[in-house]
Amino acid sequence: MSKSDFYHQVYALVRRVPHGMVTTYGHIAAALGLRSSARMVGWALNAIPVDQRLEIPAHRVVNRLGELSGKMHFETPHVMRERLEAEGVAFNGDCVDLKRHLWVPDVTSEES
DNA sequence: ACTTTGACTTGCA
DNA sequence: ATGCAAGCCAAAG
Repeated sequence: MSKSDFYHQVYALVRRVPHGMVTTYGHIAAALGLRSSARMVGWALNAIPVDQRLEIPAHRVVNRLGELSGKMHFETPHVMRERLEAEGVAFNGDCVDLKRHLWVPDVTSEES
């Protein structure tokens, strides 16, 4: 495994997000053991390979407020929201209804 | 090799 | 409730 496997873990995890669901950077980081380093998740998504970019539903990754913080990094700032809406995600103003669509990654090997 | 910034989060004032 | 600062790890300059 390469040292940058952290990126691969992020990609794999985001790819696991069910259709019509969203997750937060904090939860992803926590699932990877970097519970306090949500920035790395964002950085990893920024470094998503072009081939993976189409596979990884980065539009399902939002900040802890359910806000589409990364929308500006997309091809267009609106594509992110439109994609989520197309998947049946309920929006509350500019934020996703985390109460309904917040998905938490399955932590198989959880540690204290 | 050191400094700055980054798709974030939490805490204190 | 709103605003500012610190913490976090990694990559680019």
